[in-house]
Amino acid sequence: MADEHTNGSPRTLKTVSRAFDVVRALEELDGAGVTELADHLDLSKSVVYNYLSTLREEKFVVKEGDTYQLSLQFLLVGEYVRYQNILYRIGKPEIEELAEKTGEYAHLATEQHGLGVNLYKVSGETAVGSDYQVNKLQRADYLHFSATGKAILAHLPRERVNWIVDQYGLPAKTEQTITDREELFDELETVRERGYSLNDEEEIKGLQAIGAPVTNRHGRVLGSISVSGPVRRMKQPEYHQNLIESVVNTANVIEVNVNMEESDDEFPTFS
Amino acid sequence: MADEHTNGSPRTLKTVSRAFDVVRALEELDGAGVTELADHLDLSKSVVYNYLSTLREEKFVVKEGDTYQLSLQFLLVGEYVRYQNILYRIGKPEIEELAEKTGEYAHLATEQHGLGVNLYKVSGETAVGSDYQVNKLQRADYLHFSATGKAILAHLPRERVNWIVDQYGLPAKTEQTITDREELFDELETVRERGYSLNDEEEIKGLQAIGAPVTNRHGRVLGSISVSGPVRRMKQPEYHQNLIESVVNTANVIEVNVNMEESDDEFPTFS
DNA sequence: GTTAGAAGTTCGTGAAATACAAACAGCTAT
DNA sequence: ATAGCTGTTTGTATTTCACGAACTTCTAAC
Repeated sequence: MADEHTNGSPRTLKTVSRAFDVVRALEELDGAGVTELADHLDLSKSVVYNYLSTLREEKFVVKEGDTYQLSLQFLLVGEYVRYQNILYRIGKPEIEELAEKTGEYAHLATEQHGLGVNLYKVSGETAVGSDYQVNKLQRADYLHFSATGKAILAHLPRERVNWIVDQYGLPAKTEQTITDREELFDELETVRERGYSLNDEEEIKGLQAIGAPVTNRHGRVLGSISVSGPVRRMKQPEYHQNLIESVVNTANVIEVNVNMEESDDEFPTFS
Repeated sequence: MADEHTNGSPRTLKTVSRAFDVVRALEELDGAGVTELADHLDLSKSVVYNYLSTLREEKFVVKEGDTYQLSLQFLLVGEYVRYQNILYRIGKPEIEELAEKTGEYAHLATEQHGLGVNLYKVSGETAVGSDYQVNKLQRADYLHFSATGKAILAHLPRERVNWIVDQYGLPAKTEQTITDREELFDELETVRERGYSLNDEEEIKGLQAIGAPVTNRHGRVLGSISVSGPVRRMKQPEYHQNLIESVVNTANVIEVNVNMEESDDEFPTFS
């Protein structure tokens, strides 16, 4: 009855969306043939074949025998994107120093589309679990149960946090995970007041992390850093206090350097 | 006169190609606004707007104020693709060990679309140029002037090498770069015979590298590794010989492990 | 050695999605 | 206050895509 096909704004290109459906399907299936993809996506074989051929021409897909796979083109573009990120460029060496100094895992993260993305992570000498944490495949993850995530959330506008919670909810990873919206807002208030965030076994049992935000001159949060380790070590009062200082200090150093670079951009030097 | 619009096979989807034109433009321009992109791509503003909106909905583009940028989604997918690569999974720790043992830069590379892609690189203690080589942004690069590239080319079918040279030519980076097809084939023959490749200031003046291929059980080359350092150190006979041994040995270790994993796949274990 | 079946690929054609241009809205700077 | 930039919206013509059947190639079983 009602006018359905009014093609609301912004108009979205179905052909492009379907191309990315193919990309996501190739990721889910770890590569696939034409027929398998056609079944998975409820499209005809010939259509899938055309999408794959196009993606291949664009070098984002490779064909090995009769299976199609995503190509390393994604990595090349992805590393370009990461390199464009000033927080990564400035933060990477500082995070490495932080990991060396503390001996624990150190992380550098930012927010995108309401989820946390790790820009960089490095393992210190005494870090637990060998290289497991560093080598495992990274995905965008919820912000509410990590130290980096909470440091970011604490400095986003309240309405944005509400939007994120509406969008993704507050799923629990352990019994400690904050799953209540009001409780989360209280926690974020605490984070703002004391200047650092804590993840006390809220993501992984036995693992604690300390995080701090990096904001730019205008108060916008660019991302955050954290250090993580086993609870028994992290809870020792003196050790704990030292870590907090190291993390907050490193975040400040990054902040200062980022803001120096960014103000350069506002008064560009002419060549 | 002649039938132009016969839409040859495979049919390629123009809408998808244009979406990736937008992606490439965003990369070239380091982010841009609608009008700027429309000019750059010779499309109308409304069309570009629709592409950007779609890419944004798919989370591959983010909008900051009025500038659109590629998102870290590319990095997430890219790291997935890299992780899928068995050479990366097996080779990474071995390459780290190689860098530590030799003190030089160590690289892990593979081929895609006729170009070399670095899967991983790590700096040893005595490596020159601080972290410049490790931190600089990586692109797909020609195969004919790097140690990793020559190790790969040496083990590709001759017709494929010819196709690659037809496609990309043999551009020179230094006076030492091989720019003649026959000379290249002679060099590749030498590489095959002695089991390792050399890059003797063919890419960067003052830099030498030693490479070795990693092939699977069926003789197909999966990629290659290399170690690089300043000529004055690399040319010392004993040091040189030791490096060759280390590189070839590491390549063999990776090869064995890769082939063990791959043969597991052929006789899958049922759960 | 032949054949059934399942894979990838090609192609003609109707249906649907996109490209265009012009109008609109929002902002900045003069 | 307004001219001239942005980004955004919308109606419409037309290009392009989706479908399904036919074709090809390969494998495996009889």
